[in-house]
Amino acid sequence: MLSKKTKYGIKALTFLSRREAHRPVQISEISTAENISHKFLESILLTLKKSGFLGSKKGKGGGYYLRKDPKEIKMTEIIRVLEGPIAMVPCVSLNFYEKCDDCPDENFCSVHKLMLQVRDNTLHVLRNTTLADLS
Amino acid sequence: MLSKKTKYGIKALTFLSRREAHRPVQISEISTAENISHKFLESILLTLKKSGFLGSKKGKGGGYYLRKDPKEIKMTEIIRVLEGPIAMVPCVSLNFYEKCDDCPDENFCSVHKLMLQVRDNTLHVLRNTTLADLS
DNA sequence: TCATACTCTATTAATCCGATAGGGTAATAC
DNA sequence: GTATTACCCTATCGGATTAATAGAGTATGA
Repeated sequence: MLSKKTKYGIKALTFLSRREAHRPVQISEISTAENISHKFLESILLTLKKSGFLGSKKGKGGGYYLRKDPKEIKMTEIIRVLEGPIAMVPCVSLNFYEKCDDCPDENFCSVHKLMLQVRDNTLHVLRNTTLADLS
Repeated sequence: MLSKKTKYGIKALTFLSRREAHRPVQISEISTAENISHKFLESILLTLKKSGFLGSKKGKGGGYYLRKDPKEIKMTEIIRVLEGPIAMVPCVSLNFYEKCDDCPDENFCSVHKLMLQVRDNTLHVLRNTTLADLS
């Protein structure tokens, strides 16, 4: 299940991508338009800023703006920052790999085999979809 | 993230599918072989029984056994029973649909658009994989 | 210099997950 | 029959995570 954090993050990024580039948009405007708690969105945008997707400008007339071309932002990047692993099981995760406690050998694990396929298909979608495709 | 319930359930079903059909296997044997808590597995097998995947036999020499041919059991069915929705967002779920609180119109929601594609790809895998494929 | 808006830390309520405990009941072998 | 085996059911619990809130601090620009 996708967390609201990720959900809101994608919505906010989409919102920004429809705006004039590098023109700051206030948190309040986004939170009102997309029905997101102001404070919660605040923390999400902060994360996205630290990850390099967004820039910010303080003071009057300030706000957040996209730092990259929406065409250059793959959904995999966004989701990994906000949600964490894309795989449904740590043992098939590319960026967040972890061995299972049970399971002596992954090569003979039915769950591993299945989730590997699911991951590949999900990755295929997320890698080939950019923020621009969702606008 | 896949719950342990589902993970264990799939492992147990795979274990049973490798055994002679209709020959009861004790919970203890499965839990030992697959490193699963006995009691927890018990509740999972009970669910699978109520859903029609498994049959059980009480008393000495009893246990659980598969009621269907592994080739006839699609992964979608198993996961829907143990995990619930396959979709990552309720608004794109086929069997567990729910409207989002925010989001006035799904057709203009970027998250909806993206997760619809993810769901389609995931479903494709899970529908075309049977228990027999994982044995 | 004041208002604005970002930045950061801490706390909270609610929910879910994995696991455990213990007793009850039905069926089978002997 | 009766003891054993193993299914069946309910209740509970700690811990983790999530979504949200509160409040104070800081930088910026008009």
